[in-house]
Amino acid sequence: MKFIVRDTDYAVRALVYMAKQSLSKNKKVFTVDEVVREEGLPGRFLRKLLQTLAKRGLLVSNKGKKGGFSFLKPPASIKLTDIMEAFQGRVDITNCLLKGRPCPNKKKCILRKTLKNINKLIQRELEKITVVSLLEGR
Amino acid sequence: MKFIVRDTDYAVRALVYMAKQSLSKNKKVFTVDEVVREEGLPGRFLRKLLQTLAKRGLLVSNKGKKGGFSFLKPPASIKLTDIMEAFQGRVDITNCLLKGRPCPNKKKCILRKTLKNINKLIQRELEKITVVSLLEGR
DNA sequence: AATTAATGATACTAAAATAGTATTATTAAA
DNA sequence: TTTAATAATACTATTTTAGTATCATTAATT
Ligand code: FES
Ligand code: FES
Repeated sequence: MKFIVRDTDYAVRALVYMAKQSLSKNKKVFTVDEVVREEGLPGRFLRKLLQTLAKRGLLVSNKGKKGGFSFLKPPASIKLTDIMEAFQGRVDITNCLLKGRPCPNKKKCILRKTLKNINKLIQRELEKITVVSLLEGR
Repeated sequence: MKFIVRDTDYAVRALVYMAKQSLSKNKKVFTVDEVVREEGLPGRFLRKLLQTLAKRGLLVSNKGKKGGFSFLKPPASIKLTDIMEAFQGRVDITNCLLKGRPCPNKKKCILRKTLKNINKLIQRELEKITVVSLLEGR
C-alpha cells in the first residue's frame, strides 16, 4: 500500500537534512549538489522536487553563483501534510469508486462512511508531524 | 491515494451481487457470465478474480455444465479485509522506507509510530465490514 | 564583459505496476 | 458426444512512476 510516494520521501530527507544543518550550524542556503552529496539522492530529480517546494511556498530559491534553496517557512512549521500535498495531493483514502461507477449502495455505504472517518483521523495525526519533529522524534 | 485496488473493487461488486441474490432468492450458484451481465465487469478478468477467491477459501468453484461459483464462507462472515488481503496483501500503510534505506531517525521516528497506530485502527475498522454489511449498509 | 555556478522549465525515456486478453486444458451435465 | 462451465498460465497493452536530458535564465566572480 503506497501511502507515501518516493517524491515525498526524497523531499522529506532533503528538508530534514536542511533543517538539521540550519538548526545546528545556522546554515541558510543549500545547493542541490550539497544535499545530493549528503543524502545520496538522484540530483536532477531532487532539483525538480525542490523546485516544486519552492513553488508551493515552503522554500525560496536563488539562482546564480552562491544561489540555492533556503527555507521560506521555518522547518518547525512545515507539516508532513504540506509536503505530501505538494507531491501526492491531499491525503485521501476515500476514493472507493473506480472508473466512475458508483458503489452498489452509495448513500448508506458503510465503507464510504468508515473511510471518511479514518481519513479525518489520518489527517489530524499527520498534521502533527513537522520537519523538525521528524528530526527530533517528537 | 489508491487504497482499494481495482481487483478488490470488482471482487466486492461480484460478491455483493451474489450475496444479494443468495439472501433474497436463495440462489446458490453463479456463473461468471451471469455476474458479468449484471455488473458489467470484464469477464475473463473477473473469472481470474473469482478463481483467486476460491483458492483463498471464500468461494467454491464447480466445473462443467451447471457449474459456477458459490459461497463457501457465508457472506456475512466474509470481511472486507479478507478480500483486500487476497488481492493487495494486508492493510499496511507503515512502509515509510523506500528503496531499503532507513529513515533519518528510525528508532525514535515519530512518523513510524504514527503510521503504526493509524494502521491498527484502519485494520480494526475494516474488519467490521463484511459483504453483507456492504449490501445492507450496517 | 566573460566565465562560472547555480536554478527554471520542459521534454523525453526507462522501468515497473496495473489491467486486461488469449489460449489451451479440464470437468461434468445433458 | 456435445456443450457449458472453470483452471492454469502466458501474453499484451496501458498507465504510472521514476528518473534523465537539454536548454534557458540568473547572479556572483574575475
Ligand atoms: S464503496 Fe464507495 S460509496 Fe460504497
Ligand atoms: S520515516 Fe519510516 S522509520 Fe522514519
